[in-house]
Amino acid sequence: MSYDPSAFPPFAVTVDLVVLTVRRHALCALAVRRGESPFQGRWALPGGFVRADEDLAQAAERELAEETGLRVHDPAIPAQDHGAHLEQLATYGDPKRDPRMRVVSVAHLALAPDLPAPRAGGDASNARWAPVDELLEQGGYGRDGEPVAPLAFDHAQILWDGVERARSKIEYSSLATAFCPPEFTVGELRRVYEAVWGVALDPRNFHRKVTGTPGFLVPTGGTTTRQGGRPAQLFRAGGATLLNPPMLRPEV
Amino acid sequence: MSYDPSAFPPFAVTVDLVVLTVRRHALCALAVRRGESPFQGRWALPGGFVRADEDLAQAAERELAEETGLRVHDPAIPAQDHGAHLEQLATYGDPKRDPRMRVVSVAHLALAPDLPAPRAGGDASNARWAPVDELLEQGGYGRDGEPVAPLAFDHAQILWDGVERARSKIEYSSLATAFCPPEFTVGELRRVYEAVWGVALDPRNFHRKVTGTPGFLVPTGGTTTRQGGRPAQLFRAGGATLLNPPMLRPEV
DNA sequence: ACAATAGTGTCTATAAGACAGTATTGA
DNA sequence: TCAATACTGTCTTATAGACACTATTGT
Repeated sequence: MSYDPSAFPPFAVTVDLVVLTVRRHALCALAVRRGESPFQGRWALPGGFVRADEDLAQAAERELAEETGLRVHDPAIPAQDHGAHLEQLATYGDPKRDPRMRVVSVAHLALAPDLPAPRAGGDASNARWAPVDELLEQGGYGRDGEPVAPLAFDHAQILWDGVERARSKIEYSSLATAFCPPEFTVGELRRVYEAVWGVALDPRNFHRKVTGTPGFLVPTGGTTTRQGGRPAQLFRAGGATLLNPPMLRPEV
Repeated sequence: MSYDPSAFPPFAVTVDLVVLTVRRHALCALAVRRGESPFQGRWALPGGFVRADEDLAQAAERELAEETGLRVHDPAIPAQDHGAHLEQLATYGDPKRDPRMRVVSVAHLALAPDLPAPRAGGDASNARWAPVDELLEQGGYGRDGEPVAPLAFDHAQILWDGVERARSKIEYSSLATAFCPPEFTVGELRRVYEAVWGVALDPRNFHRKVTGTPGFLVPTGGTTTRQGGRPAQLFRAGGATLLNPPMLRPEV
């Protein structure tokens, strides 16, 4: 463990982002089309180099803002609207993961409410929300008939790891509310769980669970009828971040 | 997100190791004494540079073997003795975390059974197992009367994160067996949980829980009396890696 | 005998799964 | 009217927590 600063191999360090949202009952991730070689024209996760004077979290926040306009939700500001959740996911450093040079990517996971439309430097055709099932498929055709190619680099692996992280973390935390707008109904929150886990949940038991867990949901007093049917109470996310006992994920 | 390989800031990439074990009913971590500036003479986590042609996991395995002689347990070889568990923990990249240059450290977490004695390049005085409480204390004196200085760099943060990861992971996985020798008793496994969590567990309910979870423990047929009292059955770790329902950690 | 640890059994409280039934809207 | 969603309540089952009791060793 000699620590000689004059003799170390130089690396490039990037941050890549797994930005997840729930649209039309499906778990979707933000993908951008690569304009250059390698993997030119293929879809990839958004990301970029960490700057020389920048912390890893700062770099991830900057990339997230550049790609989506989202600011990161600060838990110290509970009333803040439309903040995304951002956390470090894992680091990928296979020597051959980028054919050009040695790149270590510190992947981050962001959870966002359903957003108007993606923007990638102003060019909408080069960024989209795609169902994660579609992005993780090996070949075939997407819902719009466009042929599906695997994601660039090791981004399929990174996306898979991010999805798994999100799937397990909503079990024991209140993170699922990060997919919801500031005010939401129990039914909307349930549809988030159903989309992320890909299962159907009993609406009555779900209602009992989330309303019975202290600090999870706070009623705002308002109601909404945007789902059709009987008007539903609106809630905000409460202060509790940990769910104990957890929300149980049904067997597959 | 321009991806120009000719213009990226160069980083050094290291792996640092949080190696945990349970000795004398206390959760301990491997610490090495720094021989050079900065933080000369202070305790630090073992680690070193990632080589140019090396994957991150390979680098962590190499460092672990260099510091402890431990090989990583391969789940594909269930009969393998004294294998440690190794997983990536998190990556630390504050621009000022190393005063000499920009270093990004990919921390890894290793869980090991109680080992004979640490070795650091053959020099035993420069490596030791220390209770994590002692390493995380701010000043004061350790159990041997030696004055305690904070760990070098941001290693206190890294150690804390590793301990938290271990504490939560033994709740829902069979990872606690990584702290045990190949054959162990229910009581020994319970003392691992007690040391890692810092709580007392009811021996009877613990026994019911671990023996009643299918695939967690496999009896070997042997018995031992090394704890004193009535001879106890010996077990190996079963194939199950996930504990469902989890082992519940008592409130503090 | 006694201390120490191993192991079994029993009662209770909590919470999840299944599902009946009522309430309030829009079409 | 009916379909759709929201909500309340009830019964059963699984499991954790507390703790009485027996079993088998060393001193």
